[in-house]
Amino acid sequence: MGTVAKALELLDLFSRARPALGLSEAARLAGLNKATCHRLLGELQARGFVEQAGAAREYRLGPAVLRLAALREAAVPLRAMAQPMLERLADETGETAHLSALEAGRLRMLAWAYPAEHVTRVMMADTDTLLFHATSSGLAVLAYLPEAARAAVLAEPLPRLTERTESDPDAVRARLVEVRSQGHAESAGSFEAEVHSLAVPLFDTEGAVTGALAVAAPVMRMTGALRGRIRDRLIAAAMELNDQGGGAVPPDLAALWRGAMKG
Amino acid sequence: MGTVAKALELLDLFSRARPALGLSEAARLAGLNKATCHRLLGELQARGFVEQAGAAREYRLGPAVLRLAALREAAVPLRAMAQPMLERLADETGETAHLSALEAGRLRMLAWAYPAEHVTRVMMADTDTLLFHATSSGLAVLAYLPEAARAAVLAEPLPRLTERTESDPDAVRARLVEVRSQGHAESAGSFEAEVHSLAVPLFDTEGAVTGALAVAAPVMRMTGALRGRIRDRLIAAAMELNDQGGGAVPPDLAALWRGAMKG
DNA sequence: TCCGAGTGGTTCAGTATATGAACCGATGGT
DNA sequence: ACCATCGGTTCATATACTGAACCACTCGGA
Repeated sequence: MGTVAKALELLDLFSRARPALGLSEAARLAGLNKATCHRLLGELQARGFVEQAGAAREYRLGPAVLRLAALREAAVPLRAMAQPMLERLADETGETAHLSALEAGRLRMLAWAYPAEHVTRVMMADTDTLLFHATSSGLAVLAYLPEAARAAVLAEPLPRLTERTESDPDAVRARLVEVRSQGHAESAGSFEAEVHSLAVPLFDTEGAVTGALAVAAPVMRMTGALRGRIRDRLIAAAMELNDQGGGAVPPDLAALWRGAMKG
Repeated sequence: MGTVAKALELLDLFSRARPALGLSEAARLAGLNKATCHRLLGELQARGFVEQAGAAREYRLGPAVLRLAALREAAVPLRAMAQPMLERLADETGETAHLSALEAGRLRMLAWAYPAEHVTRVMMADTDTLLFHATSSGLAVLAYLPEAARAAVLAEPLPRLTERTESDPDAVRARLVEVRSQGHAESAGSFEAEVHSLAVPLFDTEGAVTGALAVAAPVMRMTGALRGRIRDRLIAAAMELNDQGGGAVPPDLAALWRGAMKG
């Protein structure tokens, strides 16, 4: 593995649950020698990507990431556009709405909004990476990925997270055909046992999938009526988002969506 | 220089003015061999720090920086706290307010807010790095930096940006004594000829300077009354920000500020 | 139509650069 | 007093990085 990849992997160790970590801890988690880890962290620190805080000299993410994120938002304002839309989706459906983006072959949580309505709701803050085969967002993305990328994903082992998780690649492929014919993806209890969710894919200007928009509800609340409302709102939001953000929806999917909105 | 440093430097090539760049262009700007640059960008891409967009295969910042920025904000909510405060400052003073943070030995723009009031105002969007000797924010930070770091900054050449820029290290040191005795820094026309600004330093939980809060006005609008109002609002905002964010203001400075607020 | 000057991207020998075991001194618990 | 941590450093070893030269392609003249 390249040195740069190791350094960047170090940045991936941080999470909401673990906002700061010590040198030895980082080395252990990343599987690096302590000296190597120290040098890498040093280089990251020199550029402001991490900083050392407190008496324990723990490392945490630095201000450089904020600056870069602001630049990314200036170049590709997906997040800024999506946040109000997520709030609206959460409001209209009464369930948790979230946005994920394809990042280095993984599907990762980018933003989310909770409904005011219910006391119980699906929480998103602790979810980092969404598995392709076990989530509606993952299926939505996977269905519209180029075959090569799809094959790469399905070549990996597909862990069974719950007893309802589909772990056979061919069965997943069958689900993808379904997704493409419906224009949206659905998954019930395959990621978390009590969660039922619907998702639609998002595209960039070249028509490549970039992520997914989804709404997740507790299984026990997911009635037929709610399913329909979520699907409609989701498609409307995705059309708007793809439109505003210059996303090029594949013609057949666009046709499906238009049909769904009329019916 | 380490490989990682080179890769991170590559990320610094992006700016609002240059949101995307080609391979050759990046190599040229970073002073790297094209092959090396390609490999580094490849590693950054594999982790989602950059992505290739469009038919021209230009590179731009990727979604990974958004995720990391969200984590940084969760750990150190400086920006979230500061933004509303900046808006208020801009509103109360009628001038541009901005926040900068110390990052790898440089002082960089993090956030800003414009006043609704005036048609002419100081623009911040294109300013990236603030020079220590030529800006009020820089002086405010420099005054409270540990001597070693301060010496390092003053050992570098101090470019004269305007005819009012102080480029003699000793003269700058004299200004810093002034800053420390006043509790805020001021600079008129030393960064941009038509800009007059005031700034106060911000601190972390260990009492180390982390950045500055500043208000900048066109020189021709900066009357004595406005100066006084800006200074008061700035100090009030800094006290609040340091307080909320757990920043430990050095005792003598805290005393100065309290005195200024009473008088 | 051909040419030259740009692209983005790849190869591979040579060497600069990263690596990791062993080592500090400090701290904290038993 | 001991042991097990911690963050950080050293230096001989060898691995992973470098860069000149090379593709194939596109574009705008001449």
